[in-house]
Amino acid sequence: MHRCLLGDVSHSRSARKELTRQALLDAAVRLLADQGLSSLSLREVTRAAGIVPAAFYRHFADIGQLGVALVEQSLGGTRDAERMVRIGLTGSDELIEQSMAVLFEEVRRHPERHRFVARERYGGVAVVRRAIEEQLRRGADELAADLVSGGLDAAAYLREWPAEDVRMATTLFVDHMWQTAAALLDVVDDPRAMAALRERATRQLRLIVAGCEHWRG
Amino acid sequence: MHRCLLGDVSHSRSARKELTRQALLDAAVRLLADQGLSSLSLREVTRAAGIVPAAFYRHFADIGQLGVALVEQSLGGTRDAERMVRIGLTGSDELIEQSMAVLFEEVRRHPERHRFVARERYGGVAVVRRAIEEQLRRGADELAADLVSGGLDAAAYLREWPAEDVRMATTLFVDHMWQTAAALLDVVDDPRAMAALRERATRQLRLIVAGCEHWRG
DNA sequence: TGTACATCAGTGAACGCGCGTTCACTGATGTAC
DNA sequence: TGTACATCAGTGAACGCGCGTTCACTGATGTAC
Repeated sequence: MHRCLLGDVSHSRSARKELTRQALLDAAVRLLADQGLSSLSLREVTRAAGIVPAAFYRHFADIGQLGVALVEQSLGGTRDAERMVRIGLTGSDELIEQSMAVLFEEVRRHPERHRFVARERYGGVAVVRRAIEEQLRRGADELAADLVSGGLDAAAYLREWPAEDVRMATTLFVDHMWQTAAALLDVVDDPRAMAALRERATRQLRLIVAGCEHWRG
Repeated sequence: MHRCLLGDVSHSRSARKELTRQALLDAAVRLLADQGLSSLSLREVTRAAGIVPAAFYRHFADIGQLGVALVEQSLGGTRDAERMVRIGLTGSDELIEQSMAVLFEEVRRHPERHRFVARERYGGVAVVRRAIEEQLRRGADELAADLVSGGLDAAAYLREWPAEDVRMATTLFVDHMWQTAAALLDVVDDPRAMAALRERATRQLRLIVAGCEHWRG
């Protein structure tokens, strides 16, 4: 008998395969709330997703490949949202406020995804670690491109900087954002602690921007 | 027959117990080079340490408690070294250079320990995560105390700052140091990449200090 | 100092359990004619 | 359109294995007298 996960038989075979794949990713991210990827078992994931262990191999070669797919889904979305919010900004305080707002909103919407990323950034699965670094690098690159080529007047001085210095600064900015996301996960259910973290993290970004404005080679 | 790990029978019972304990910690840190604490098995550790699985319980209640001991050994040492090197410094460039030098030296001497800490900072074992945060908080507190009360002339202006702002800045500084340590682990066997990372991380610290010097509430 | 007893780090066997992977299979969906 | 065959997502049973924990034990070290 064919088992249909959503009780809907109107999908094509490939569409139903995609549903199962997403069910595996959703089950995994839920289970990863309280454990690392390298201690997540294939059987656990398939059990939570409602399929038989052997069926896992129709979707991923192993748990590591599932992790890579999870990284792309998790960081890709936030990276895009950060990029969107930068369109049309002109002041650096605006940049800081809006970037922080997007970060907090994304973490609020998908705390499990960000917990997973924070954990695996230096975690035990090399292929996942590399996928995360790649996404962070792209985030810093996009920020650099938007600041240098975009319409953010307050960052016009960056156009005079050597490319390496721009990367140095945007990497510090982006790293700090992710550090904040990671710290945020420990306080998501304490509004006062969240507000304090946001205030401090915002001031730290301002400190970084102030450093940029007074930077001498 | 009594099994003596180091072939030396001249120690007291408690001294030999301590040797076995350290052998467990050393074995664990070695095995943790390529896996997270939550997937490290008790049997694996005791096998590597040369004792029988059941003997583990003479030293730790479970793998989590071993992890906490490892955190204290790993971060305690580096924290002390950072504190020592700050004695007698007067300039902020000196502070940055010396702190970075200590960090790189500590990571060079004990890469496995720092890999473990980077991994478990947001890892799956809550009790270990808490032990790490405690050590980092102490690091930021000590830096704040040394800057405000110590003889570092270039940081004299910090005495005028509200305590919360000082913590904001020292936390950013210390977090960036540990972020650098974590990034360093991926390039320890590539001298060119290490030099590039050190150069960039140093400039990032200078950016942070420049931000402090021009900070307006 | 010598003796009798207590302590306790480490032993070795046993247990039940969940794991990853393999395999031949089923039967609904897809396709060629 | 109908029919015959191919595809392939998911099944269910089986395998050997390493795991954490328990237990009664051994015998060297420590201690009280």
